[in-house]
Amino acid sequence: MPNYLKPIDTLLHALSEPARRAIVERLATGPASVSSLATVTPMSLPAVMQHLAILETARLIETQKIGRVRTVTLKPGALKDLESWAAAQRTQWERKLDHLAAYLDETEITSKEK
Amino acid sequence: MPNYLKPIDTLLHALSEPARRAIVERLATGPASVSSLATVTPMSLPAVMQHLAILETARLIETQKIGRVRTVTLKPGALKDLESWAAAQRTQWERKLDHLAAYLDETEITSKEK
DNA sequence: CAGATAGTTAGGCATGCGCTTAACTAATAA
DNA sequence: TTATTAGTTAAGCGCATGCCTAACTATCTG
Repeated sequence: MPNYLKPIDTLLHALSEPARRAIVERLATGPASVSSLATVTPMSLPAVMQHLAILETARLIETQKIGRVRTVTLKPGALKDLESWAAAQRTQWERKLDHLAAYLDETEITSKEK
Repeated sequence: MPNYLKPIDTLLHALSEPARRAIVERLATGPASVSSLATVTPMSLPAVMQHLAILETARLIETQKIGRVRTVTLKPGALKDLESWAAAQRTQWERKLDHLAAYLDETEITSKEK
């Protein structure tokens, strides 16, 4: 897990933690303060802050401090990036499958290994 | 990271590791043997096997052993699940944003907190 | 058969990660 | 001003994770 270079690395790392995913799912229903997020999960407030820092570097959230309360907001762009990555892998695979099927249709050979 | 209950947990955990993501991206181009996957990454073969075990429990891959070579295949269904989860969070958020915009249009108030 | 090839299992090491408590700052309320 | 509320920073603990080497099994090849 060291030195994350690409955005998709930080993104997936951020979302791999159940606690952080819970925060994201909560934020999908609307913005929230740091302490209100802490009451949702059975975690101390500093733990929540550490998760927020990771979510922020992954560009999944944005925070803004007004007075003494920091409001956390979801940024849907990162989720879109995740969808794009998954779709890219999947479509590439499915295109491959189509070609393979066409090839097998042509040749009628079922046990063909390179 | 303990006791993963839901599929999305195992899925995101599996994909959070750069090495495993590299394997998935390689498999998107077509099936591969275990040892051929090991030559792609600067890793020992046992390490690759451990990653494959995790990818398999996350239903991201399928393996089949013929003779002494085990062929690893990508299963696009899990990727589809990932897309669905991300899309669900994103659309929920965007729907919320639309409502908020409509509300602000109506009331012309910009600093309104619950 | 002997040797090479492909994979598997076991054990152990080092580092990273999530979490906690404690101490501190800054803003609001009484 | 004092007390409370909201957040921040620092330090440290324990466990999980990723990786390795070594030893072993099973399949092919000459």
